[in-house]
Amino acid sequence: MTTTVATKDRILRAAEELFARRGFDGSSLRELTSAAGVNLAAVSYHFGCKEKLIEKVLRRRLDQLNTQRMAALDHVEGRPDTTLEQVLDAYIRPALEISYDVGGECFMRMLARAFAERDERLRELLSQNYGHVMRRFAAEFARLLPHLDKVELYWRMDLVTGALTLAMSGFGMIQRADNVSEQAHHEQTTQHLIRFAAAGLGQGGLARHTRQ
Amino acid sequence: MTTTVATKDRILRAAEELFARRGFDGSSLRELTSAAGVNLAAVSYHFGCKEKLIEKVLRRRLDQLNTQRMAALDHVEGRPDTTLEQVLDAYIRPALEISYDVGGECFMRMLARAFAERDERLRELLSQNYGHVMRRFAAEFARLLPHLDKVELYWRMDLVTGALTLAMSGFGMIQRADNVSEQAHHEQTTQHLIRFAAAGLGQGGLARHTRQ
DNA sequence: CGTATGATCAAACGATCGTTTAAATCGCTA
DNA sequence: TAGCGATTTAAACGATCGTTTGATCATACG
Repeated sequence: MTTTVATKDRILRAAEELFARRGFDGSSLRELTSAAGVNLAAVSYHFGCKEKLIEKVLRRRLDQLNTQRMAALDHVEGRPDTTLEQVLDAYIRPALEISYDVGGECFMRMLARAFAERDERLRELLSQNYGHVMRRFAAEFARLLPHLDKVELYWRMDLVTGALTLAMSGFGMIQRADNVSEQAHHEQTTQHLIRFAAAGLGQGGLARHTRQ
Repeated sequence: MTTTVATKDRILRAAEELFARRGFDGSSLRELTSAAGVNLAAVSYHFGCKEKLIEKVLRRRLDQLNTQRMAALDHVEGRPDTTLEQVLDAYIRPALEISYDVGGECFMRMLARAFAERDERLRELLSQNYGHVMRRFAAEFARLLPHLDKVELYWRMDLVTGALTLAMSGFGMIQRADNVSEQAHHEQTTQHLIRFAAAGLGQGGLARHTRQ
């Protein structure tokens, strides 16, 4: 039993890393199982087939991401004094935390790649399982940005999400300076992203501005 | 001779479409040549190998994109009355025009994928074709946004580029209403993107604002 | 201890991959 | 029209792919 969990987990970890580096089609089960230190047949045995493994890898992190986003949104949703930056914080911070997690940047690269490839597996998985989260955020953004019509809002959310996903996949250049702690750098990055997203989302309107 | 050109062009066209839909690794030469209506061996004969074909497909559009961006930048670069929106126009409009071209959206999807790509060869191709153009734009942005330090500027340019690339790859793109012409819709989209980019790039500073 | 059960293993399966080969065919000039 | 280089073709190559198989190992229970 404990052996089973160890094998499955080693496969998932190696898959996350390899999929991010080579893509789904570019990763062979032989290279994957070799990196994980397990037998080739272990993937079929524990996950059924390669396609099911891909889904499992995606779903594991997406569940974590959406759970944390919903929890964060719970604290600000519908309140009269909620600011745009607070909602964006609930949207961005959980994603950034995942990207800082072990293997998390691999997942974010995988996600960015799947976005760019318009991967059908991901699109279906996203819309089927996580659509309600995006709708909650959209409703909250709409409440705070009443001057935007629905189409305009959704469009800007797509732009913001695309920018953030690519940013968190690590293609960006920003690096932590030696004189700031890792913790402080994470917080700086979060604030950078929030301000960027707030500017892009709310631009053109009379949106209330934050004090920072 | 004319037969050669026709065959090579049919391969390039089919490749652009298939690569965008299935990815590089997910596209087989058999499916590709079948869609192009040419013999399987034609790829090896005209391009050498699959990798060379990929490079050719990328390079064809990148040359066009960068030529047009440079030409547009020539008209505003270094002038005392240049606005941020004008520079962004030179940056965004050529890309949008390509995305509206036949097969252009496919190329943009390939480009978006290349952003998330870890493959060093693809990244080198991009930096070779993009590098000097991006530096020219960066210098011009820096001139118009003197309150931003270099790191901050590059960071925001990455975010903007990521958002635009994904947007132009058609992921969740805004739809044209029935009562506006295609031409007008393109212009509206261009202005939307420029305003979004300007807000993200210049936010937080005392950047001069456009008259709309 | 004997044996069921789940997990791992080496080996092989058929399918498909990118690439190569050599013959057939085309377009053109002498 | 004969000849020749350029192009296209069908067929095959070896390699690698995802998946399956049946034997072997480990462990828990009567």
